[in-house]
Amino acid sequence: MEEANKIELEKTYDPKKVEEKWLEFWIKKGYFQASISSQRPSFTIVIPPPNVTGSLHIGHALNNTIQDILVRYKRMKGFNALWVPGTDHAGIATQTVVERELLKEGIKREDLGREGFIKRVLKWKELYGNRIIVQLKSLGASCDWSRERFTMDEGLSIAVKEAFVRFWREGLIYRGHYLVNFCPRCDTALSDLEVTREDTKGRLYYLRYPLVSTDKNGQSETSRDDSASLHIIVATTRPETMMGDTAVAVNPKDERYKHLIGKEVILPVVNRKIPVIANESVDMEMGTGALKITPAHDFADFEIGNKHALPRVQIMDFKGVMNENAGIYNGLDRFECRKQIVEDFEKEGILEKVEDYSLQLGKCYRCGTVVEPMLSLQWFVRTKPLSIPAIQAVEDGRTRIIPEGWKNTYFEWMRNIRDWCISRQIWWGHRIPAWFCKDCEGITVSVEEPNVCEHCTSHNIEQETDVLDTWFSSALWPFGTLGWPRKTKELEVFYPTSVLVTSFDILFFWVARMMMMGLKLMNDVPFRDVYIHALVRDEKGEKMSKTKGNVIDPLDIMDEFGADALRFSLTALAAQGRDIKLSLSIIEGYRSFMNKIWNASRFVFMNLDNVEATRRVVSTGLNLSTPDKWILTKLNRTIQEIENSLEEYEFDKTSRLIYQFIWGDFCDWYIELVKPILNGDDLEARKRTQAILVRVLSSSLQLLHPIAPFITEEIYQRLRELGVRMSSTDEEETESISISSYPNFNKDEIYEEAFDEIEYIKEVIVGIRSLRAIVGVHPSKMVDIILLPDNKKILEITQANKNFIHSLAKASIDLSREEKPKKAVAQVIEGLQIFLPIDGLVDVEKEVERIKREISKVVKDVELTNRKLSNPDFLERAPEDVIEKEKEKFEELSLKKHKMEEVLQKLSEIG
RNA sequence: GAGCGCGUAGCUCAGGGGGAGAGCGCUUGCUUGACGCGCAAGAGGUCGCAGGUUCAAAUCCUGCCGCGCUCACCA
Repeated sequence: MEEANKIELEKTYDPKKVEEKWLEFWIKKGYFQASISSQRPSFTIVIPPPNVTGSLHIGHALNNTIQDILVRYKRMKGFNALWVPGTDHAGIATQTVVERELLKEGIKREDLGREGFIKRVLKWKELYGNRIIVQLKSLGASCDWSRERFTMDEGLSIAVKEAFVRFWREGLIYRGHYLVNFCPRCDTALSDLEVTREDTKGRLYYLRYPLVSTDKNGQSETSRDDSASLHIIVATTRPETMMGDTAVAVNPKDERYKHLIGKEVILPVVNRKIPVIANESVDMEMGTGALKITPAHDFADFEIGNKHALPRVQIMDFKGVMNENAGIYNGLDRFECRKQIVEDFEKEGILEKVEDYSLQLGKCYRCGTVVEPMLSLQWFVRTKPLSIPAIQAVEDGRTRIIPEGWKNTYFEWMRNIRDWCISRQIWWGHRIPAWFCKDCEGITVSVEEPNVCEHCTSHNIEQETDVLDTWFSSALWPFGTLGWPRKTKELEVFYPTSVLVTSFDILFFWVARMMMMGLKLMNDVPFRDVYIHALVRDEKGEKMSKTKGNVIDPLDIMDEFGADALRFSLTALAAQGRDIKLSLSIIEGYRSFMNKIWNASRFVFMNLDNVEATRRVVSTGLNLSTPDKWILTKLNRTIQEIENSLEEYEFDKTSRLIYQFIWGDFCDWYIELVKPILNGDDLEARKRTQAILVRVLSSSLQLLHPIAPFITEEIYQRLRELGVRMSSTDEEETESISISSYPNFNKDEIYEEAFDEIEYIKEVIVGIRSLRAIVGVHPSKMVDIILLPDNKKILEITQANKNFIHSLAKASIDLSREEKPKKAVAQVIEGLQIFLPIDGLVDVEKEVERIKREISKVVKDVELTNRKLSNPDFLERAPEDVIEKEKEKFEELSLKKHKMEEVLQKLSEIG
């Protein structure tokens, strides 16, 4: 007896014992650091930077699992793989969080002043900003942590300034007085994208604006007459804005109002005369067909106001409080004002009626406050010229969007793009590099802080207090992180990046803007592919949210089930174009899979009695058995399919393939087939089998590694202890599975014949097991089975694999009979009848039922096939091979039907 | 209003013009020398509905129904 190996695996896999260890190992060894001097092709991903304030949620887990799969796969494939990690300063979000924190101490940010507040935020970031990075690491993310970046770090700050300055000089950035979305709670302007529309129940108020009646002398007087012809009724959802009305617009084609165009109405409350104007855009069907125009507080009205040169009257301040232009309502909050005004108007007879109305209300996407369109001086990016190359790049495929369906969404948005308001009235962020001159009012824009105004050389200059939209800096991420605007080796080697992995909800916010910025500033697309993955929802398909209490916290999951189980679950569900409904039971299921792999390995370890036998894991030169050939064929086919699926971003398919191979092929069949050999006396055969076991196990681990890095590393390291090395000859490359080379498809390991043979034997075994179950034989009891093959070939195959049938079906096989036994239950498969003789113990009636059911199924198929074959059109038009196949099918099924009927006949005789 | 996606086994989902698939759940049997987070054998489906194209439709086309999402200044 040879020396028993000393490495034994525990009975159950415990992720807690291994994950942290390998994490540290990988990072310490620097396996994930990319090289700028490598000759190998590069593969680059930049992480969608999570908010520094953030904590890992399930969406991050999915997003980063997918990126990690790609990076680990490419790294193993020999690419110079770089995954750049980092975080985003998340202006409004972070400021809000810190402000809330301060408020607990009774401090407002104004109390600290700008500098003091920024210091406070930085302190906060130091304390909590690293949290999500630690969490990403624990997920197993194989980022190059030595290159971690932050959107507010020095390099990226320079990038932001540089981009701003260039855009300004080219006229791509301008400053102007426009109507913008303003959040009174966050106290800042927002871009269009930062406003979400929500279905809200509101009311439609009908207001009566008296006409100014003009007498023959041309003098006007106010009419208080209630008769219909003397006023216009306008409908509005926002009566409190009426003080800002500067016109009433009607459609010029509208017969009801035609005669009033050019006349004036008197605006209640403020008693201002405003004109009735004609505008095509007014919908006659809508409301009363007369539209109050409030250019300073409504986007559509702003447009109309411009066309007709109407004055803009602002009636509230940036906090949403009514100002002096609101007359008696001065000082009231906008919603209180609405209440009050409705009450007052009702009394005064100005309010004609009120209707329930549902509308899409714009709300701040950060805090949910109703957004107020406000007239203010802001900075904008002129997006049209930037969008054109960004559209072209996707049109001509320089950047691919996967799944393709999102292309349309991208185009749709890009083609209708509007200028981007980039200034924010907050403190936390990149301060706009523009200085105003107090003497000449000129603007100096510069990367370096200027001493003088570039227009009049005055020293009396002051920097803009606004900061930039966080997405402005995020848009520079793919090249800013690689050193831009410096001309770095990194940019040369790693730009354009290979793929961006993200979810569709930031397609416009981020992806589109990176495209525009990358093409403008780098003169090339920021990434070759954009892979858009699903949203993770709860098991009912609802969005996870803290308020609903249906969140699945990835940290809890990793703690309970291990990072690998979580990663595998997300991967298995990551089908393109479909949301992920995640539940605990799914994760439990894949935890079982991890345990299965563990135990398959445990089995292998237990059956390696000699290190020599396992040192080399190559299979060439061995006198392979049929099952060996079968599993190698299956392995190679799986390798090929996995590779395809990964290249196509079909991650669900990848995980299914691995799952099926490891569990369905390797564990359920190969290991079982091979057990007698391992327990047998044939030393050569045993050694050979051990080699194949190790070979298939290690390849499986490698295939699985990108999805489940921890368990695969753990088992791999244990194999190493035994002296097993992965196929690479380079000792360094075998230190860790994460840098070993990914299995390659090898056509020399495809054995068609052996493969088909085992597939057939599997059917025989299942057939026998089925008979055993029917008769109710105890699993441990051996049965006698009679096989009647149709032809010599089947006879040979069954004969050659008799011992496998014997061990897997617990059956002694008799192949020498020439006729059917008298009393037996039977199974018919292609080319073979399987009999299990009985002593009348079986429930004949039940068995007759079963056979009948099966016959009727076959009959149905036979008829269907026959119908096809007797259809002249089919024979004429269907392709040759289809007809051929159909004929074979017909033969086979007819034969089966015939045999089954015979079986039935025999059974009836017993009965 | 425009656009997109999805309706396949009880549940979650693959598949995608020529013999309906997986996992979970369910039923039955198992202290099988890797694993009960397991093994084996089963039951379970007019592939949303109606038309059309085709020799052939779960699969392609059209319409409808249901669910979801995105975009849009409709008072």
